[in-house]
Amino acid sequence: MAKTSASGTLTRKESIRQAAARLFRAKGYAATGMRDLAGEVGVEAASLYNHIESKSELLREICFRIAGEFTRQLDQVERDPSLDSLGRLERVVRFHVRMWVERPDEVLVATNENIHLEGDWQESFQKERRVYVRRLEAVISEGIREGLVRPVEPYAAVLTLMNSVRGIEFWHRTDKNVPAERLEEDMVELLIEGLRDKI
Amino acid sequence: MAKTSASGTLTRKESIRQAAARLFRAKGYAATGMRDLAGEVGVEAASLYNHIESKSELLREICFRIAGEFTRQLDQVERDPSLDSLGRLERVVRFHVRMWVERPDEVLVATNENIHLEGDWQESFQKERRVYVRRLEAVISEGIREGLVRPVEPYAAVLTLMNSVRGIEFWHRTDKNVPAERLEEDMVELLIEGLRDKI
DNA sequence: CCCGACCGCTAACAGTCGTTAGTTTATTAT
DNA sequence: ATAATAAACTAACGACTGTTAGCGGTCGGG
Repeated sequence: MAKTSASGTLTRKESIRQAAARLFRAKGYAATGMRDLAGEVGVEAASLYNHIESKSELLREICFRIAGEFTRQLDQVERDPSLDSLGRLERVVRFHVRMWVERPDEVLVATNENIHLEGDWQESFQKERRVYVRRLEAVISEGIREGLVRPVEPYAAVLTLMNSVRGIEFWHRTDKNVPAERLEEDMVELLIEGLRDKI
Repeated sequence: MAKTSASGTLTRKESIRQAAARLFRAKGYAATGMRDLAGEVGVEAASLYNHIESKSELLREICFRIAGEFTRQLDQVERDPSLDSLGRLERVVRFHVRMWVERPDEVLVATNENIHLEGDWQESFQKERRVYVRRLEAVISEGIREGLVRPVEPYAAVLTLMNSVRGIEFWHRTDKNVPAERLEEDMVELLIEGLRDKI
């Protein structure tokens, strides 16, 4: 049988990962049973083990794949010489919004369920997150030095930036009246220009 | 024995609730066992049932107590005639920051673990949240009409306001270098005035 | 045409879950 | 001091957990 099945269809393992992300998001990692997951895939629980090693492997793969994508994107933005620090921050915010809009299952699992990673994996995940935060702090500090960014505690600004987009979770659950593009534009505008209307 | 034990000490039930909030936050509701909780309280698991009805009752009480406090505070802010809409929003943001700073366990459980509320309780919790969002949207719409608030989609603004403070969770976990007051001032300033430094 | 790999199945494991029953200890009021 | 009550304990329940063993069928490649 073809291993990686080109064109459209996914590997069996990849479709299991997707179902896992959906369930981990909806019910939480600990409350999701292998029998639930199997049902979603259309198979018996034991059959999953022909494709995966364990439940925790699924969580690990979801978390680290997402972490890697955020890190890689920050690499790009940091290197781009056409951007000033405020432009870099805007790009980062837009990337966060798009990830939350387009891939809510994986992003939410990586954000909320990483506490269930086992021992060393949890440590290394949180370390990767801390490094990401530090790098963003550096961008903000540079912006402050240049007079482009309001002089606030960089750490406070990073926390605000990274978390403000988490509301998109609720947008997915209820109101899609507001289109994704409007959401992105408004969130970027709010974070960069603020709530107050400057005449 | 005194039922409500005045002065300083807590009811047994209240101390169980506190331990539950701490554990539910740290390990998640589903991954927290009654034996874990009992150990934290210093008692056998079965003994807990002399004070509580069930595990789910604990979650319910934590979630609805917090929801009630947010709702009550919004009542107050809405009624205060000395505030314009931007002032109301500032007060709301400050309240959110303080709740996340001072009572992280309960607030985080109410925010993250409410999906484990049973049936009707979950519905009514999420309904209360939606009502809260609508009322905040109304404040923002009014601010836009008056020209005080930047004309954005009110829903997008509410999501941003309510979620930006969630970063405080990580502040608790790692860096207390930045003092709480600075965190509050900077988050308020960022949300109201924006990242961009206006000369 | 058959071999082996892939992948589904059933059955079962050891452990943990929330919770109940029944009993004993500690504390308080009379 | 004694009766009453609150709250701890031990033991156990049935259900459910992630995972393994082993069997059977269904393919593509030789």
